[in-house]
This record gives sequence, structure tokens and C-alpha cells, in this order.
Amino acid sequence: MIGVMDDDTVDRLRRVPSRLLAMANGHADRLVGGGLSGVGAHRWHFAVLATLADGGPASQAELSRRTGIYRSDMVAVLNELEQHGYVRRAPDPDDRRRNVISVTGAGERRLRELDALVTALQDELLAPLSKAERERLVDLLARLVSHHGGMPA
Amino acid sequence: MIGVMDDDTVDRLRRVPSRLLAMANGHADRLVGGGLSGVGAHRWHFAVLATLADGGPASQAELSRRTGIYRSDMVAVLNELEQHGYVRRAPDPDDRRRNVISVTGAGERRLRELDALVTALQDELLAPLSKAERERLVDLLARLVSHHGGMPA
DNA sequence: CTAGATTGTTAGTCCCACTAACGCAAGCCC
DNA sequence: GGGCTTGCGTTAGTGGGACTAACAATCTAG
Repeated sequence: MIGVMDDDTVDRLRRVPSRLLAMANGHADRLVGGGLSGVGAHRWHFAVLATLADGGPASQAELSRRTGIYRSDMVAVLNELEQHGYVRRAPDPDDRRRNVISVTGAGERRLRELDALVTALQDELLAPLSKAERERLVDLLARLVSHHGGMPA
Repeated sequence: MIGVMDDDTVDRLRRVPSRLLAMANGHADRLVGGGLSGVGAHRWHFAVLATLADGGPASQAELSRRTGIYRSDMVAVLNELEQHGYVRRAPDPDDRRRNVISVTGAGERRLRELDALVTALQDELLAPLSKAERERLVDLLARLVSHHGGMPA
């Protein structure tokens, strides 16, 4: 991650938005990544499970689009989820290129567990901000992201 | 099959702060990284030049601390900057372990060029936000970063 | 039917934060 | 002085995440 500099040094770098984003993202990554790996999970697992739970069964390519995970990486993620019984892969009878991915009961339980953990980690991440400030931050970031096209092309 | 879902569930992923941070950072990276590479530069070059210009000559280790760039990576960055004549490496007479790094005239010109470019890129990054909103975003991010302050272990 | 797009998959690239270890020099503390 | 610890610059290498290339199978449009 990008480190933090001395507090009394006022240089122009300190307020460059892209740099602040990189630093904040670094901390968030360590927090969330560390927390999830502590229970043998990965952010990708959470993203896929949550997407499936919210939008219903979908093909791998569709999941890729919704989560922003490349479909080449999606394979491994689904392998792991399937291996743990959190997810089911079934051939789509209407389109034999596709697999229909759906969550299992165990997957739903796992998602609830991960969801609670992720929520707690967000809370830790945003600790210095009030509730209103957190909402403002989320709102500003969401507007940035959606302005730049949301998901990877 | 689309049932009724509450908004929390629908937006579960889209509003997770760490995720928004990652996406926003991704876009920022592409923008700034792309823009800088277009003029044969790198964010690290800008960071080092700006730090030197603002804080005066410093050792490599000191530069590492101020910029957050690992001192192992700093070597290559300074090699490149030195090769282009933007920076000078001189042995520190008071501590023969150290190199004193200082900006050259060409380095100052290069910094001005990069600074203008980076500023323009920040502007593009923050395009959807008003001036007041940009300040709020920077402020919120800065508080996050400083709260989780500290160098990598 | 043919040409082109899409799907799942394998493989591999590139970049970046980060670690390990080295030889050397400085600053201790007795 | 002599030993010990710490900091320095440097080289090499790890690990993970974003991303691309290519392929066989399949679907879709013209």
C-alpha cells in the first residue's frame, strides 16, 4: 500500500485526490482482505454470493459483468465456491454454452456470515466518520464511479 | 421470477464502501497512470519530484518515508530520474551511507509539466463533483487515511 | 449455410506492494 | 578501543490482482 507521510510536512501530494484514493483503498484492502482471509474467504467470494442472492441464478459471464470480476478469474472463484458447496453449477438447457450458477443453502448461510463480517469491517474502516459523513462519502464515491462507467469495459 | 426486494439487498454490493473505494481507485489509476505514461512518466516520478521540491533535498530513505514508496523500489525510480537529468545523487559527506538527492533545473521544469498534467487529470477524475463536493471528498478521505495512519509493517 | 458473436476455460502478461538479505557505515555503551 | 544495534542503498524475488490471448463449443443473424 501507499504509506503515510509525516503529519507536519505540508506538501502538495497530501491533497491529491487520486493519491488519497490509493491510500484509503490500500487501508480498506488490508482491512477487508485480512478479515475475509481470516475466515478462509475472499472479497470475490462475497461479491459472487451477494450478487447471486440479490439477482438470482446467472451464467458465469453474467456474474462477471455484475461483479466486475473477469470471466477468466471467475472460473477459479466458482471452483472454490462449488468445492465448498456454496454454489451449484448446472448446464443451461436453453443455451448449452452456459452454466447456470445458483446458491445453495450452505451458500446462503455462508453469505450471511460474510455479510456480517464485511459490515463490521466497513464500520472499522469508516470509524473516524459520523453516520452522515459515511453516507456522504459513499454518495460521492458512487457518483465518481458511475460517472466513469461503473464496471470495467 | 423477480420478487420484491428491499433496497438494502439490491444495493448490497453497490454501496459497500471498500468496494466503491476500489472502483474509484481503479478509475483514478487508469486516468492518472495513463496520462502520465503518455508523457513518459510515472506517478512515482511525480511523487518524488514534488516531495523534493516541497521539502528540499533528502536521502533515499527519507524520500521513501515521505512518499510511501518502498526504498527497494525507490532505487529504480531515482535511476530513471537521474538518467533524465531531473535529479542529482550525491554522497552525503556527513553520513557516508546516504545519498543526498536534489532536483535539478530540468527536474523543476519537468515537475511543473507533470504538476499541470496531474492537476488536469484530477479535474477529469472529479468531473461530476462540484468544487465544494471535491473538497468534502478530499477531506473525508484524508481523515480516513490519517485515522488508519502508519507505515506498512 | 455461413459469418460473426458469446461462453467457459487455460494460460500467461504486467504492474505493484511488499519481503529477504547483503555489505557498509553510524551511533551507541561499556 | 571493541562489540552491538540500527539505518542505509541495493539486488533479487514473492504474491496477488487486473487484464489479454486464444481456443473449442455453441448460439444467432443475415
